[in-house]
Amino acid sequence: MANQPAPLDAVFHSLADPTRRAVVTRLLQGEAPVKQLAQPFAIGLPAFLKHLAVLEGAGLIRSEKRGRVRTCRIDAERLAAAEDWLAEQRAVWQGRTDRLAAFVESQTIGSPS
Amino acid sequence: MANQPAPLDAVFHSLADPTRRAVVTRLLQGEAPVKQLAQPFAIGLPAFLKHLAVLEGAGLIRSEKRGRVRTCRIDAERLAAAEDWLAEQRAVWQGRTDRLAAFVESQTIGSPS
DNA sequence: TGGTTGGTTCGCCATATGGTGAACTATATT
DNA sequence: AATATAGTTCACCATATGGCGAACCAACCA
Repeated sequence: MANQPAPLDAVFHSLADPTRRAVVTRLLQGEAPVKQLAQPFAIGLPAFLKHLAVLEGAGLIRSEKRGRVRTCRIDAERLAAAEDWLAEQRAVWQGRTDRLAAFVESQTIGSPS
Repeated sequence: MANQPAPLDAVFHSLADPTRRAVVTRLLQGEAPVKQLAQPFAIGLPAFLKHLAVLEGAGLIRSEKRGRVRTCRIDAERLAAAEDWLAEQRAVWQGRTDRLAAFVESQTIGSPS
C-alpha cells in the first residue's frame, strides 16, 4: 500500500552508512550534542556534519541549537516508514512460506476484548 | 544484538534506489528473466544490469543462466537482516515512547473518552 | 546459414559521496 | 579582554554511482 519513493530513497541511503546507523542507534538512547555524537568516530567534524546533514535531510533526526551547542534527537517516523516498507515485502515473501495469514490477522484486528 | 555492519551497508544501499526496490518487489511475486525485469524501466540494459549486480552483490537476489536467459529470484534472508535491524531500533524507541506515553498517561488520567 | 534475441562488456561522462585541512563565527569561560 | 570551545563554511580531492551508446558473444529460430 504505502509507496512513497523519494522519502524511502533518502532514509535507506542514510542507513547505508555504518557511521550514520551508529548515530541513529546512539540517538535512540536520547538526545546528544554534535561533538558528543562525533567523538566515537575517527573522522573530522566537517565530514561528520555531512553525515548529520544527510540524516536530517532524510528526516531521521532533528536538531536545535541552543547557545553554541547543537543538540540532535531522533525523529522515528521515517525509521518506521522504512520498517513498514520492509514489513510489506516480508508479508509477501513470508506469505509464500506461510505466515501471511498471521500478518494479515495482526493488521486487521477487528474484535479483541 | 545483531551488529553486522558490512552486509547491512550493501543491503540498505541497494534499497536506496527506487528501481532496485521495484525489482525486489517484483521478484517477490516470483522469479523472472532479466529482460522482463528491465522492461518497466526507462533505462538501458547496461544500466539495469548494474542495478542487478548491486542487488546480487548485496545478496538480495540470486540469478542463474539457462540457455541465453538469466533468471533472477529473491533471496530474502538479507532483506530479513535489514528488517531485523530496524525492528531492533524500533524496540528501543518504542520502549522509550511507550514508557513516556505511560508516564504522560499516568499524569493525565482523569478525563478520557 | 543467416538473422534475431538476450545478455554482456567496454569506454565514456556527469554528478554525488565521503573525506581532508584551513579559515571563520559565535558563544562560553577565566 | 583574552582564550578556549562548538560549530560552521570553504575549497579541494579521490572514488563511487548511474547513466549512455556501441560493439560483442552466444543461443535460439527460420
